Order: sequence, then structure tokens, then C-alpha cells
Amino acid sequence: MSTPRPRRHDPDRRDRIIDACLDVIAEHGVAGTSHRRVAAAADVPLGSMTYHFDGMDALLREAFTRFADQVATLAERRMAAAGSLEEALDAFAANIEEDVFGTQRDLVITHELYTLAARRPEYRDITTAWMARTRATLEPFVDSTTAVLLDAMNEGLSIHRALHQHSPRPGLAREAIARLVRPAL
Amino acid sequence: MSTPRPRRHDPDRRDRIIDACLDVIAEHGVAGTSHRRVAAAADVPLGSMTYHFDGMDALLREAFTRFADQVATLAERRMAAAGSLEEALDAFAANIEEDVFGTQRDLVITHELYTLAARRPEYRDITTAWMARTRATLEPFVDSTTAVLLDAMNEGLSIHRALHQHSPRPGLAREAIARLVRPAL
Amino acid sequence: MSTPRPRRHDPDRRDRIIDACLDVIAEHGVAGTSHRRVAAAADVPLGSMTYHFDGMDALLREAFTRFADQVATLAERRMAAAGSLEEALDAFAANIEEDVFGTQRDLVITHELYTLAARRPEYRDITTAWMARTRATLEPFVDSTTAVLLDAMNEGLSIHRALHQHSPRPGLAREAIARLVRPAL
Amino acid sequence: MSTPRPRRHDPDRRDRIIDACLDVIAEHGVAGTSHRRVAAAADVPLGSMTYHFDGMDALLREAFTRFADQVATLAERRMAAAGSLEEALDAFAANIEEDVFGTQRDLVITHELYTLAARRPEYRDITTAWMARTRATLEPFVDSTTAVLLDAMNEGLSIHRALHQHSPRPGLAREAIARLVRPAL
DNA sequence: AATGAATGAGACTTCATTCAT
DNA sequence: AATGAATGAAGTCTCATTCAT
Repeated sequence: MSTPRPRRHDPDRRDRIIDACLDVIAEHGVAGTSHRRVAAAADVPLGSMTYHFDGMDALLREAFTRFADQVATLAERRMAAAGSLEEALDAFAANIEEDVFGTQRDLVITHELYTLAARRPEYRDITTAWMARTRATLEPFVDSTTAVLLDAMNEGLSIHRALHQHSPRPGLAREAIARLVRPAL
Repeated sequence: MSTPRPRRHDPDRRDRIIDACLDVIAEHGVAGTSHRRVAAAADVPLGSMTYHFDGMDALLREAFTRFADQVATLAERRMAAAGSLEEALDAFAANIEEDVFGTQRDLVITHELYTLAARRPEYRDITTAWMARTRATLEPFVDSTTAVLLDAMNEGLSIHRALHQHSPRPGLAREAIARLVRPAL
Repeated sequence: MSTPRPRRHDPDRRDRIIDACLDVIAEHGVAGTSHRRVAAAADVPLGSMTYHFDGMDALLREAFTRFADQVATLAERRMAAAGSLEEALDAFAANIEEDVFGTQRDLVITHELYTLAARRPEYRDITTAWMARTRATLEPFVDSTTAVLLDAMNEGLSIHRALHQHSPRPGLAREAIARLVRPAL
Repeated sequence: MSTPRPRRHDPDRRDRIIDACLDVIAEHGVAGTSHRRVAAAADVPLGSMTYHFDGMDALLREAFTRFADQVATLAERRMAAAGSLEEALDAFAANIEEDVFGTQRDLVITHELYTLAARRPEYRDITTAWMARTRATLEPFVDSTTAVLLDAMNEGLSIHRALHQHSPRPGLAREAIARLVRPAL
């Protein structure tokens, strides 16, 4: 009979599907993310998909929510270690250059989320919350306008990184931050 | 019976398809851009699509190329009118706040392009050329590092605009620009 | 209105499709064998086709494999009954004249297979295996060169039968066989 | 303006199309032979196709007719040089082994024709005439039954050649012919 | 006489979802 | 609770043919 898929009792299958969904998004874009592909990536029967999730949209929401949370958490940890303005700005620069968009995968997923949110307001709670957390990590150290500008620069530089062949010159992020944070005269 | 489509001889049909494609992208995203939808939007028979374009990809390329060119041209015109550093920076701020992402439509299309380019290198020539033109408008006035940072801020602020419910406070772009342009001491 | 197809649970649907495929090949040729036609012939929804088979090619392979197997099995049975050289050669002649290409349908399908295999090597395992089985039925009775020649004559006469208006004169196959089998001097 | 295809006045364009059609048949089979592909292969505008030929069928008929004529003519020339039975049989063997199916291209086209004729009687005049010419080359030397059998063996051996990986052992055709031609006792 | 443009039919395939088991 | 089978809609693309020029 050739072992007919013995699975059964597979907790964290739901989790696995969400992770697989992010992989598929990174590879094929939201456009190319189908139940079939995610099921294959998660090694889960197709019928499982609509059993666990109400539809593609529900799955996308969960996937992007998890992604944003993971990235934001990492950023928070980095920033939490900073004891001074100087250290905070260094940490923020490191975030830009290393963590957040360190991998092409994360960068692609981020853009897929932005694009989805740009067109469909119902996804904006995810991006809004994410950006709020990012700014919150800065607010112990700088005023609110500066925090907004630093976050904008964060986005801007990572777009450049995504869309250029050659990497930006090292230190660019730190330089941008230095200019944006006006020294008290 | 609804006139059985007598058309024939329809010059600039190709052009019309490209414009319709941008409309469809704005409304449904690249994900939702199908031959059918574009054909309907351009009021053209379905068979026309693959007659004029080698496939969806070729059409997307042409559409995004046209879009980027239009937006860049507009920016160039604005900047060309500037006679001093001050005027140039004002114009650049106006670009950010009014033109480029003045409409939700343009903003959505821009993000769709960025997302596509992030995942698929073969679209990056479009974004690279666009950014180069944007930077070139600045370079009569500021050094090259500053130009890069201003362009990054341009992107960053427009992302924020795209992804937030409430508009940013007026003057934010101008403030950001002022901080990034180092005054000659 | 016409009952909206309540089907569901239709085991051996896969089998039915394969049989229908052979019918379609016989009527329209491989050239004219489309998912649509086979689906209609098997009374199965179009979507069923690519659900059960990876594509037209996979379906053709299965269909031709089944066909070759059926024909070869029939030939083997006939030959197995032979107890002497004489009986074996009579049986082989009967094969040529009656069974194998007895019907126009089988003959057409055979040629479609040959043609496909001539152009595309990946189908040659089917024809090679079929011919090997045919020769194997002869080898208890004649040497290997003679077996090859008898098989070739088998093919040659059936081509003639396929491509001529008038049937060949009866007994021609038996005569050919007699000449090819060298009497031990 | 980039030379807008200066053609005009292109005699033997019709001829060129027919030859191109045979090339396309060899590569893609009758199934894959479309106006478009033939037009491309002949470097002729698409509109030219239905201008010169009444449809695919008319073109196929002309192409196969030309092909059969060429092959038959070659065989006739070879046989015409024979002065004795021995020489004639040698020439016939050479035909089988070298000319007729010397190239995979010719072999494939031949099978495409046979298959078409097997299913559609209106093509059988081509095959019937071809075979008649082949037999006619033999009839100065052997009786009519023998001529039929030799021709059948011709077909049979070439099928084997088409459908096997390894070439048949050299001399097989000559051996087959020797057996079929009964020595006058 | 010749052809580029046009188009509706139909090819294969992928899909989200439903449902009997 | 879980899933393999099923299916109609819609996707992209190719095609033979028509027709205005």
C-alpha cells in the first residue's frame, strides 16, 4: 500500500504553514502565492489550507503580521541595549545596514507588504503598528519629529538597497542619521 | 445585440493598452493584472493583448517604463526652474509633497514597481534609471552624497505617506531636506 | 437545465480517461487530441484532465503504453498456443492479418505511436518494449535474425494495409513468413 | 524608418514555403505545423500563407507530394543503373540502408505522412503512388508478389530503424532481400 | 498583388474552493 | 478532525483566418 501519508496529529502544522507562506511570498510574490504552492512548501495536504485558514487573505494577514512582529522585536532588542544617544544612533544605523534588510528575503517580503498596504487599507494596521514600534525605540533619545525622519530614512535607504545593483557605501546610514539628528546648539 | 465591434484600424491602440495597464495595476496590483482586465479597460479584444505584446511581462515592462519616465520628466521640469540652492530645495520638497505622490494612484503604481524590482532584477534597470534622473536634478546644487540622501528621504517619506492613515504634517519634507543639506560653514 | 452534473466519487475515472484518449487519438490523431476532446469523450469535466494527468504528454504516454500492452498481450496469447514451428508461423500470420491490425482503429493508433516515437525519443521505450515482446514470442521457434525479419515484415505488411485502398490478397503474410524462415537444409 | 521589408517580387516564394513546411513537419510534426511557424521558417510574412495556399491542408498536400516525389525519384535513379537481378537487389538494399531513411529528417516526415494517410483517406493517393513507383522499379527483375514483399520489408526495416535506439546490424536488409527473392529452382 | 493588423475560438494550465469520505 | 478528489472559473498564449490598406 506504500505508506499512505501517516501524518495525523501534527501540532504546529498551522505554524509551519505560516512560515512556508512567507517563503513563498519571498520567492513568488503575493501575486504568485497560492494555496497549492504554500501547501507544497509546508509539506501539507492541499485540503489542509482551507481547513486551517479562511482563505488566502486570512493567511496573508497572519503571515505578514508574524513577519512584522519578528523584525520589530529584533530591532527593539538592539535598541534596548543602548545607554546613550550615541549608542542608540549606532544601533539604529546597524539595524538599517544589517538586520532589517540584511537578507534579500526580508527585503522582498517587506516590499510585498508595503505594496499590499498601499493598495488595501485593511493591511495598514500591520504597517502602522510596525512603524510605531520602530519609532518608539527612538523616542527615549530624540524628539518625535526626528524619530519620524529617522524612520523615513530607514525606509528610504532600504529601498535604495533593494533597487540598486551595487551596495551603498558603508557608513552612509550613519552619516544620514548624524545629519538628521540636529545637535542642540 | 450590441454592435458586434466593428473596430479595425485603430492606431495608437498599443498606446491605449499601456495606459490601461497602468490603471489596472493601480486598481488591482500587478498580482491582479491580467490580460482580460487590461483588455477590458482598454476596450480591446482579448486576442489583441498577445498580438501587441509578447506576454504579460513585456507589457508590464513597457507600462512601468512609461510611468517612470512621466514622473521623472515632471520632476525634472520643476527642478529646472530653480535658480538657486534655496529654490531647488523648495522644488524638491514640493516634488515630494505634491507631484510625485500627490495621487494615491501614482503612489500605488510606484510601490508595485518597487516590489517587482525587489524580487526580479530584470526590472531594476527601470528603477535605477529613474533614481539616477532624480539625483541628477539635484547635483547642480549639492554634492553627490547629499543627493543620495535627499533621494532616499524622498522615498522614505512617500512610503510613510502611503502607509499611514493620516497625512504627515505639512512642512515635514522641507524640514528633512534642510537637515540633510549641510550648510557650508 | 440538464442535470448539473452531480457526479463526485467516480472511481476508475482515470481509467476511463485513458481509454477515451485512445478513442480520440484514433479519430483525430495525436495532433487533434486535446484536453477538451478527451474530457468530452470520457464525460468528465475539463478540470479533471490536468488533475489526473500532469499534462497532455503524460496522458499520451499512459494511453500508448496501455495500448501497446493490450496488443502485445493478445499476440502473446495466440503464440503461446502454438506447439510447433508450423503452428507458430500460422499464428504469427494470423496475428498480422487478423488481430493486430484487424481494425482500422488499432492500425491508426499504432501509426500515431510510431510517428510520435520517430520524432521524440522519449516515446521509444514504449515501442522498443512492444517490439521486444513480439520478437520474444518467436524466439522459441526461430533464430534471432529470423525473428527480427519476421517482425519487420509484420510492420511492413501492416503499413501496406493501412495505406492501400484494396486489401492485400489473402495468404500474403503466410507466404512472406515462409520465405523468411529458412528451412534447415 | 528601418527598411520596412523591401521584399516584393519574390518568385519561388511559393516553393520556399513548401520546403519550409517540410522542415517544420520534421521538427514539430504535422500537429505542430502552423501557418505561423512555416511563415517564420520561410521568412515570409504571415499574410502570405493564406494568400498562396488555400489552407493548411492544401499546403500539407503539396509538401508531402513534393517529398514523396523527391524520394521516389532518387530511388528510381539508383535502380535504373542496375543491369542484373543481383545489382538490382544490391541497389534496393542500398536504398533501404542509405537513401530513403538515411536521415532522421526524411524518416520522420515519412512517418508523418503515413500517419496522416492512415487516418485520412484523401492523403492515400500520395502514398499509393509512391509505393507504386517503388514497386515499379523492381518489376523488371522480380515477379509482382516478390515486389510487394520487398517493398513491405523496406517499410518494416525502416520502421525498426526509426524506433530503435541502436542501428540494425549492417547487411540485414540484404539478407532479408535474399530470403524473399526465391531462387528459381 | 500583397500584407500587417486584428480577432474570436480554443489550446493548456493553475487556481480557490467544495465536499464525500 | 482531516483530506484526496473534484470542478468551474479564469489565467496565458497560439492559432487560422479575415480584412483594410
